Amino acid sequence: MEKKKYISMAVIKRLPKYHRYLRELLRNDVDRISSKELSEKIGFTASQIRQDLNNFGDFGQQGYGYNVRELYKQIGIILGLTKDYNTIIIGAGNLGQAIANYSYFKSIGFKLKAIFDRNPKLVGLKISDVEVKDTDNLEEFLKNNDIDVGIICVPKEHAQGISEVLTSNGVDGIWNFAPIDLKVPKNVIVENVNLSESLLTLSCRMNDNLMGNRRKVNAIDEI
Amino acid sequence: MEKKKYISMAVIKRLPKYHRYLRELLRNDVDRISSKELSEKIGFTASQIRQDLNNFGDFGQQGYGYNVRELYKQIGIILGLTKDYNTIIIGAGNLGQAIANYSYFKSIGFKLKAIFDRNPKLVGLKISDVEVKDTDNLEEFLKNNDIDVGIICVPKEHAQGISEVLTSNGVDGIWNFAPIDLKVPKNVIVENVNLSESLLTLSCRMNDNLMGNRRKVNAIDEI
DNA sequence: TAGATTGTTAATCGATTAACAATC
DNA sequence: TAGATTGTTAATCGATTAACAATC
Repeated sequence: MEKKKYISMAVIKRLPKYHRYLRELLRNDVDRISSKELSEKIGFTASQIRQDLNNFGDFGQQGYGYNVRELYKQIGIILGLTKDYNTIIIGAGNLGQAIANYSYFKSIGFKLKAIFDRNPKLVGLKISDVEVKDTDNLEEFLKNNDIDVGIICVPKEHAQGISEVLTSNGVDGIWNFAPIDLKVPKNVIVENVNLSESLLTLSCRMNDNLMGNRRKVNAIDEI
Repeated sequence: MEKKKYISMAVIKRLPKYHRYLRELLRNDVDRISSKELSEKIGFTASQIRQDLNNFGDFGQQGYGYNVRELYKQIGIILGLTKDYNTIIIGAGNLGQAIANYSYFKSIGFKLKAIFDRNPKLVGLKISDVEVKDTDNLEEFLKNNDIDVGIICVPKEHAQGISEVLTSNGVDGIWNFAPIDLKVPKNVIVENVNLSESLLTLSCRMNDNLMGNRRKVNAIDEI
């Protein structure tokens, strides 16, 4: 007999937040927490917290709550933090450099193996101890190294092409910063960070708010 | 008589994508499009597209479809692109600089008025034609200038403090890159770009996928 | 034991999809 | 007019919340 549970994207998207709040609790030497207390901190309902955590097994104990250290560890495992990912960045512009220097990213197991750029002025530079290579050598590099994740920081015109080079050479995760919807084989995971969309959302919500009705729009004016 | 419609966050989050695909169509001189054709490009169902667009008024025409130029313009208005926002960046590290140099951001009406940083080595530098000022002068600057939006690119320890200075001096939109949930007055709109959460989501989804079951988890092993 | 709090089922809410009459 | 396609209502699906028996 076999029991499988589908984990919905809604739940997956909440896990990093649980992880962050639990780390905070650990840092403050909190040993245990109830769904109710966690609810007050994190802003999800206690009911939702119990539902979410129950997707993964029984972490809690009736009458007691959850053991913070244990729960933090388990969510870390679910998030894949026990694994390392060999990672490269393609595009060494401002954003690529910012990400290369972003230390959290290394701390959770993303090992930066190389950075690529087309610009001859950047090739040869060291960013965060990693040398910038010419994008012409990307395919060869992928064939000789076991790379798991590619971070796409190139202009949108080149993003689809780069993603094809990546996915046809064994990369199965893409962190995509180009404002475009990549077409990839279905076994490849793409996580988008779309700054344009985020900014437009801010603009829309501010506007909406300024109309005096948060999330409300006058479809027809008062007669 | 008055008719009001609440626009759900689910709809708002899709609007930037409509905007992007419509711009693409315009660039390719497409005059009109049906919900069915748009569905094939954008990946939402035709039914959802019609539902979404209908929140804002009747843009379509039976038997014809939607006028691309008109629809693009209207969605631009809903997204607030007809307005300008006086904007400042706080934190001139890698990320702050990347954003300052991000031209799209200017093109949709976010006017960069100043950049602030605590680091004396950065103060006085020009980034994207805008001078970096000392964060000590932030409050005074806000009192003398009508700033709508603050972009927070400081380390998470300082983010809440900065957000309080911003919101108590008239800023009503925050684009927050610090990996923390800001507490703000309820009339203030916060749009988060949480790179840590995005990366953990990637890691989680890859892991999930690697178990052979996309979005499926073995809760109990086969007996 | 009594009190607390989970795990889990049932109820509710909201978002997506289907269907089709209205109409261009 | 006939064909196409919207606008909109109804049906379905999925996610969130409520409730409470199980149990630590």
